[in-house]
Amino acid sequence: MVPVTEQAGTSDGARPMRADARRNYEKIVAAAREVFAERGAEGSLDEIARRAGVGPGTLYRHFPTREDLIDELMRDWTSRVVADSDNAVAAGRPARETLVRWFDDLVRHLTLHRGAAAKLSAAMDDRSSPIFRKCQQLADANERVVRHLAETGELRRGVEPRHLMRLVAGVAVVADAAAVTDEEIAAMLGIVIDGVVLDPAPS
Amino acid sequence: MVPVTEQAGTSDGARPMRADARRNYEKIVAAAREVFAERGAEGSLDEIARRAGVGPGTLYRHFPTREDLIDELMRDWTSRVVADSDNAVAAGRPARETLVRWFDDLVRHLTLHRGAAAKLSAAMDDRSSPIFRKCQQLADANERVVRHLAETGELRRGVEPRHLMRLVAGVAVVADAAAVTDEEIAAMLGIVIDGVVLDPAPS
DNA sequence: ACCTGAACACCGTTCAAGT
DNA sequence: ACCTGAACACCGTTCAAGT
Repeated sequence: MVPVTEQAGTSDGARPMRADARRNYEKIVAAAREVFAERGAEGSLDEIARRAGVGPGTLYRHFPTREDLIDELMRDWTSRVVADSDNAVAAGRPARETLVRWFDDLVRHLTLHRGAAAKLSAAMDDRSSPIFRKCQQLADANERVVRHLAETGELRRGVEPRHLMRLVAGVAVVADAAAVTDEEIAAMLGIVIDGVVLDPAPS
Repeated sequence: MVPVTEQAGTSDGARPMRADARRNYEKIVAAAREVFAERGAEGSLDEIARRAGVGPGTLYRHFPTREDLIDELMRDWTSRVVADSDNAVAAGRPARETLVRWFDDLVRHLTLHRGAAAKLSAAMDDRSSPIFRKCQQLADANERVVRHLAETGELRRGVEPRHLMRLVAGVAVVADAAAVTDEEIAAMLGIVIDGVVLDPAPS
């Protein structure tokens, strides 16, 4: 099955862009990476166009909505996260250990840009969002990990992968606040893990 | 102990406002209630001033920041939530049942206005925020409930009230998405509760 | 002491005019 | 086919002028 629907990237199935368009496209993406890194996922689009050295109209031509731009920036790490989930399953570690690593991975990626977790979390329920597909990929990756662990009988019955995904997204959103430390994030995820793993907690 | 620091309300310790100022103040609050109910906590301040029939400067005179306005709107229910926490402790129910009620209360209030949970969650770490005090009140209420249950020995050791507060705030933030049902919220809170309560879950 | 409303800066979005 | 940049609407914020 060939992914015909993916488009607008740099080298996949779509009809190639004109040279100048392609150059602008890449300058916009680079500028967006900068601005989002500095200001978060709500950074000014004007500022991005300015730094890319293009008119605002050019940005809109390539990325009709802010989400389309975020979607492009998510490309890199979405596939990385999916790969991580495969490894998590393949490693065959105990449920608790597997979840600690997997959730930590997930939160780390979701908090790469401030505000991104909130956007992702909202798009999970919005089929019309340009990043819905990416959300699905993440949710699917999570579902594979959780279902795998459920099959080994190490999880409580009735645990829905979807609820775990949302919970972890919630942790990522509150983790966006500057004052939340890695230890606190780990502690919060620990509570969630204790809530779904069957074996009694070490402490 | 008299709460001397509370101000800007309608009838407490502060020097009374001039009649016209007072009228405007109340018109602004009423308009804000409307707009926030319709558009969430990021609703337009211009729109609020317009509906209140005052100039934008008047709104700024009474509420220098958006948070100050939110703070005023939170007045009602903050005290209600605190009272709920007192009842939760006094009722002396089993830990699981107590937490189910308490967390449900908390999330229900935090999601009253869209976007409010996110603001609250951010302000928890920001002493300079006008709503920091209210956040503290909520966090304190939660701490009383959790500490009480911890003393009865029904909770796992090492559970920090602060982490639970953040987790519940996270649930509230993701619950802001329209598509999240009450059942899903209950399920997510259920996982968190399973993560902190000692007795084996019914299922 | 309080209010008004004009003014400014900034942003998202559109579109006619260009090449 | 693609780009530019002016134009518009909207918003938050400030402040001089009024009463």
